[in-house]
Amino acid sequence: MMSRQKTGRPPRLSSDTIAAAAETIIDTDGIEALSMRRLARALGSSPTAVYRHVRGKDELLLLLLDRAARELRKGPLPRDPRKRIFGLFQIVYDGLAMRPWVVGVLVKGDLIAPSFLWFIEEIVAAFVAAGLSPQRAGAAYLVAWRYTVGHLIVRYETGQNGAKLKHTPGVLRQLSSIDTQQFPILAELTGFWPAARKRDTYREDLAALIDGLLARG
Amino acid sequence: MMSRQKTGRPPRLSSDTIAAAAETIIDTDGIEALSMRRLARALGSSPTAVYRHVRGKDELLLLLLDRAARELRKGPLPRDPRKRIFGLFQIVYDGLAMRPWVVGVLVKGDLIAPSFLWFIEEIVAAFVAAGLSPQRAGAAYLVAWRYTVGHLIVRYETGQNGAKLKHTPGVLRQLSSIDTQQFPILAELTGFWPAARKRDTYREDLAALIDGLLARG
DNA sequence: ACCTGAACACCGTTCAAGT
DNA sequence: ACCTGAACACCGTTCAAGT
Repeated sequence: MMSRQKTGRPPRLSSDTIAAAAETIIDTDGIEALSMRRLARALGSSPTAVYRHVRGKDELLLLLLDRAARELRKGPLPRDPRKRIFGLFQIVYDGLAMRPWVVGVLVKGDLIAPSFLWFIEEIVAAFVAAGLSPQRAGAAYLVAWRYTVGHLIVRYETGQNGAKLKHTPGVLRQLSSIDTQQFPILAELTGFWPAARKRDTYREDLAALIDGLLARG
Repeated sequence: MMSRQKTGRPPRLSSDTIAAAAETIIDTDGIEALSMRRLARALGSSPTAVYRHVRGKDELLLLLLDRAARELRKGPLPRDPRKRIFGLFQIVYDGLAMRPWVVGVLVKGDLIAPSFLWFIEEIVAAFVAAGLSPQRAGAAYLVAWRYTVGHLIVRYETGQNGAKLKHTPGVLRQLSSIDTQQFPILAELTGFWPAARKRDTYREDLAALIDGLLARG
């Protein structure tokens, strides 16, 4: 048998180099700056060459999602179910807070990186260990996940990464510059909103949610 | 004094007709189909004419946000603080569930339609009436709002309106078609996830969250 | 005063052709 | 086998010119 000869042009691009280039674009200028054409420019190739390695922008994003999921590493976790739940969500929250654009991809099309499955399994198991039925535990996981998504998205969009709006019509105002005359309760909270935006209350608010979920049994 | 004469061409477009046309595009083909050029086509005008009435796409979206906010109408509400909180969030949830794209606009740039302020005031007041300090009440409102955002976004994106992904790389799978061999707890929940997606659990899950928040005091 | 046309600087994607 | 060029059907936005 003859040894297999390599034929044709040697590849210059690979899905790994493509994904890496995409990640530096995202890290530099945000997810909205990632385009197939700009990616190609960064790789020094034609836009169309990228399509040999990735079927489209969709697939590229999911590839990036999978790479992000692989970086979530499970450290040592508390044995106590309640504390374990917090620890698990904290891992995901911290991982996603670093790459908040992932949330947008993750949320589409009920897709799941298998790299995420151990997390769901562990969470649901911890809820069961805390006394919920499997069904209730699954439901509890979904609620907490939705809360996490909401927190990450609001945090991302109102943060410095958030898309700034250039034109705001006269009808709309910033929450900070509101006429609180007719709103007695909100008037007492001037200065509270900017402060609330600074502190990250994910963990303590998650505690309230989880305790509510465990209490309903 | 001479009576003011109208001068120049009579306007054919107005921000009202523009907003209305934009809304029918969104209702027909979704928010991602809304472009200045398509809007102009629908109005029978040149793309550039729209810019006489609206400073850009940003401003158009915020205009639509304000129009949506105006449609949220406060009906009669329970006097009991806890029930009142549920009622208020239900109004917002129902209103936004009909126009889920609003969430994306709302979440950007901590903007607030004054038409939304009565809602925030009422919510915070109800939390205070339920025994929280104004600060705690403000924080509680923020958590519940984030939960609502998460619920609406996940619901929108995984619903039939959700952007379908054409290409999925081999590494990724649908949650429904998972090898549950190595995940004993998840294996027990086959069939649970699709069912969970069908039922809208917003209200009952909000109850768990609110009770958790009230319990922490 | 209001609207148009042409132009600039972009998109994602396909397909025939080149090396 | 891999990559390029040209092309198609789009974007948001600006600015000089027309009615």
